[in-house]
Amino acid sequence: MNKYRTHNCNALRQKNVGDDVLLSGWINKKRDHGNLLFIDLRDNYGITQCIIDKKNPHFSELEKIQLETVIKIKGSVVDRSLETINNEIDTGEVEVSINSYEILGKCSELPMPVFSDQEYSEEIRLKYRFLDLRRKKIHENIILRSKVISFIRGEMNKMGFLEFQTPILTSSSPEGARDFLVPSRLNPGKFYALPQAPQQFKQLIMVSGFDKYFQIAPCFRDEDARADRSPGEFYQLDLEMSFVEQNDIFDVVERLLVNTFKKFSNKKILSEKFPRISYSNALLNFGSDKPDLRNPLIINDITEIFTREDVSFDIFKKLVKSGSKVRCIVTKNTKSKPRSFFDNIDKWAKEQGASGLAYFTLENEKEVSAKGPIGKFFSKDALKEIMKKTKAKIGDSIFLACDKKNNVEKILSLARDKIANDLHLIDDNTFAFCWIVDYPMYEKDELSNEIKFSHNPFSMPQGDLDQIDFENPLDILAYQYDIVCNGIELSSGAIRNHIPELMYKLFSIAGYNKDQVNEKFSGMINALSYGAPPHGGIAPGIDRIVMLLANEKNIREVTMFPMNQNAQDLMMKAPSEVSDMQLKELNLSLKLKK
RNA sequence: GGGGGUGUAGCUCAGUUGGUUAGAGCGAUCGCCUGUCACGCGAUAGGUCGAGGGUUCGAGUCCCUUCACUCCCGCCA
Repeated sequence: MNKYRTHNCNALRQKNVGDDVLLSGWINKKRDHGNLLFIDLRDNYGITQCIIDKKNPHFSELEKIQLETVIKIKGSVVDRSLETINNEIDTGEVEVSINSYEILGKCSELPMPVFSDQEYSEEIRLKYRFLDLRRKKIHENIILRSKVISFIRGEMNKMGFLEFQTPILTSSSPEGARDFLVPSRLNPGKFYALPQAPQQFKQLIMVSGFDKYFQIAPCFRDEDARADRSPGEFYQLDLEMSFVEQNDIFDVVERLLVNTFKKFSNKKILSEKFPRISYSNALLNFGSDKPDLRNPLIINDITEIFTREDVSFDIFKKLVKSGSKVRCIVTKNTKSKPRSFFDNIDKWAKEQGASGLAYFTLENEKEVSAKGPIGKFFSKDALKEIMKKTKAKIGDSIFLACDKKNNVEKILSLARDKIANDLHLIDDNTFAFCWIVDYPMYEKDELSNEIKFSHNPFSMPQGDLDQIDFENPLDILAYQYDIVCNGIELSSGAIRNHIPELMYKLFSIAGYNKDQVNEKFSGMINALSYGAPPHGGIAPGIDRIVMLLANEKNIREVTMFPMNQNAQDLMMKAPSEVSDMQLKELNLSLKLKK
């Protein structure tokens, strides 16, 4: 016992009745009856109702005290009569009759209410984050985050992983996201970069012989924000293992994620053995490499249909001739949906920048016919062929898009979500994990037409290393994999390329000569030539895991002190200008754009 | 860099077809109230309608510009 409290605000029960107690906390709410005053005292653990009446000399002072003031209460625990028991709070069977009190921390007029179910603008929440964090929901989210991280540490330790820290000030690397740069005072004109991930370090840890490493690692990327992407910084469970194949990594991560999600959520896990979907199939069937597998809708390619004589939909036929694809989504048993259902989706697609979504519904007039604006363009045989290809039945509707491969994937991926939401096809009470595997090593930049790494340049290409066809780099697949859950990319990893000669070769295809590789990736390429073990790893995003577990749609709801969309910390006023002296020491001068 | 949404009291919002003095709830201040738990009742204060420009007899409302926040595209090995 200390001078502030004998119990926290969630401790008192009926067995404490008669005890003299000290409680300290925030005034959550007051209910003033004039001659009788209720004070809900709140701390991290809960709420205790305290009561004082007019006979007490402190009554009129407490009546006037501001909400969210921190006070210490001295009093005795009393029983509540049966009708006044509050089952909503753990301490609801008792209350504390106040004898005296002391103000520990005064509170000015509040810019936002703390005890309220109202939503507030992010601007005010972030500016007064210390108040916002007192509120129940987000307070619990942050506690959940702490518990999840602690649990993951325990699981990793149990599996024999060692936790290491890696440098925060490191070197800028040419691949990947934009770096945050830190000027060096001792090395004029040179810059550190904050790590986008401890990628090279964790590989060096493997080369150093530590076998299994993990870290709850801060990662810094200077890219624009999204709802599920903090600007600036985020955390990964970074892990790496030596002498492993892809399946070894999969086993570890599936076990870890299933254990974590089972412990912290009651939602069901669709498949504890995560299904594996190749990158190319993901793009074909879901239009995206982060498919939401709770959504039963599948995309089918029916480009061939539009080369038939008995199909007269000329707009699509012309586009197909010039290389466009036609793909479609079948919705089951939607023939009695009103016209507005279909038109809304078409209208929505146009708002998304597509040329719209054509549609028709299969009916059984004279065997089969198509109803809808474009139904008349299809012969009976063509419809039968479509039904065969898409497994569509009479009564189903078909939404079609025709465009270049990339565009048709993009719009149908969005349409898949949109239509499933409209039809309420997504079970919100489920986590659907999957692996996306077999990523291509390279892709072609659409603008410059240059070959570049499509994912991680340190990934190991698949297949017999002697047989790799370097002449057709776009056909090379990598041991590169992502985990997706409910349409959110949770992590990305790879079996690494630990063979320097192969590394030079692969980099040369992406336009880096040997000297450039030596220069830009010196730490690692050098290390690989001194006996590197085969190794691989992955890095699940901590923030996104907690976001899913907390059932939040926005990553800031599980981040204690996030920045806003413009990468500003409204509370700390970061970023900020610095003094001329500081700039001078760093040999920097500013040339601001007007 | 581009597109959508939002911006009215400290907070959350309403504000009709352009028309008198811009409203409500919460919060604040003052008063009444001894069993509430979103206590109740009464009163008072609180507004550059994000900013600037325009149209109009008249603009919170219509038009243009701009700023802020947010969602999305680009970007994110």
